[in-house]
Amino acid sequence: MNTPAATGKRIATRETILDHAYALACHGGLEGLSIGSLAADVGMSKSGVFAHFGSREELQLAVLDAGGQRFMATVLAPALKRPRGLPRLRAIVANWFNWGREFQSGCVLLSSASEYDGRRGPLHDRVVEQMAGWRRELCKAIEQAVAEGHLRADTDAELLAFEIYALMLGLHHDGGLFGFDEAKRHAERAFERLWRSWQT
Amino acid sequence: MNTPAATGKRIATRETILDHAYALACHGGLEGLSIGSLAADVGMSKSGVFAHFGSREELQLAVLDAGGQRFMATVLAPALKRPRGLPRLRAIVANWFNWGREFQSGCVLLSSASEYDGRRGPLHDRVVEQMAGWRRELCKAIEQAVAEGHLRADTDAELLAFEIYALMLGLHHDGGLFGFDEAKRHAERAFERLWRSWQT
DNA sequence: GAAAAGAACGAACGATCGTGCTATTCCTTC
DNA sequence: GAAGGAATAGCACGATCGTTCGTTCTTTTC
Repeated sequence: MNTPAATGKRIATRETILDHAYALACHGGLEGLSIGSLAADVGMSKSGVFAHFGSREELQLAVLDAGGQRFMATVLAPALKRPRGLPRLRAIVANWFNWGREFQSGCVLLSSASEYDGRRGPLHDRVVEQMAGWRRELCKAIEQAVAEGHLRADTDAELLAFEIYALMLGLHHDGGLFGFDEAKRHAERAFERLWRSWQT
Repeated sequence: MNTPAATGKRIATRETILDHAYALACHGGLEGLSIGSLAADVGMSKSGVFAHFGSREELQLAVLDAGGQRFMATVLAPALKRPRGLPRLRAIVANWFNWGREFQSGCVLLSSASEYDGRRGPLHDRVVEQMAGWRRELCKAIEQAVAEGHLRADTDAELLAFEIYALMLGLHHDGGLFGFDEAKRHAERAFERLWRSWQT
């Protein structure tokens, strides 16, 4: 093996640490994540945790990646089993709703977007990269729906993607502040109106 | 006077401090605001700044209030001079756009919404209070537009307020990550579609 | 079983955090 | 100009921050 340290142990504990780090970051954001509290949460020493990442920033990047991975696995992957077009698009949104309910206390990806949108550095770049990637996936699903004839031929994919994203932001925002159920009701009705406005 | 300390000096420096604190919080959020860096920014000692508020939390609350006040003065107040109904509603949105451009680096009110939506305490309560208040103002303007006959009689004010708010969230989000101009183009077109969908 | 490698610990570093205290400076009022 | 009170500075505190370093414990390899 070219990676002699791939005994599994290191990777396993790293995964455990990331699990806890992800959960903590859901509440306090990536900026609120401290190595000390993380170590206490995992049940390890600060230096033990630290050694796995080399720096706090590297830890934050790892958490960000883990978040993106989970998001894709939860929201996008199951939807790819649905037929292309509007069904898949609706499945994406439905999964996204569930993602929102599960992480009512806060989504790392969204909170990091507002944490790093005004700064520079690796974290900012990673966030932008991630968000742009997700937006591209959304656009792709939309364009397929147009190709399938489910949406109007003159549909502006980027614009619809923006509108979808905005509604999800509204869901998270209102869900966190005013309660998820009421927010969900609003968002669901808004989505129905949105589909109708773009449908053939 | 029942407030003997109303010489003006205290109030003036407090206002100066709040100016700087507000600017700092726009970048780093309310959680990232520290008394030490704030004091250095203002050109005062830590204890000098501290004495004006008594605690960090009190300072954060003051910044939050200042933000809300400025938002209302920038976005709502000028729009109240426009005739009720759709013109006023559009003016609100237009002013909101300008608010977004001015604070491209981040809006205290929005960032604090995602910072405190999952926690408890006075800051959370204040944020919810503020957001609920603004939503109520939005609803009022919408209901007036319905009463004026500018919007459909069966308009759901809360739902439309949610949709408006979501689009503004999208504008801030995309503006911060991908550049304000492109985000503005998307948001403007989305708003036109939104007005049309509710118009009589 | 000895030796080498890997993983986690424990203590300490300098810095910064929020928050008290006690001086000192500034301003107002007589 | 003196007196008194308000406003700010200075200093110190305990805690926590990210990080470094040397040691110890565990696992693999021969």
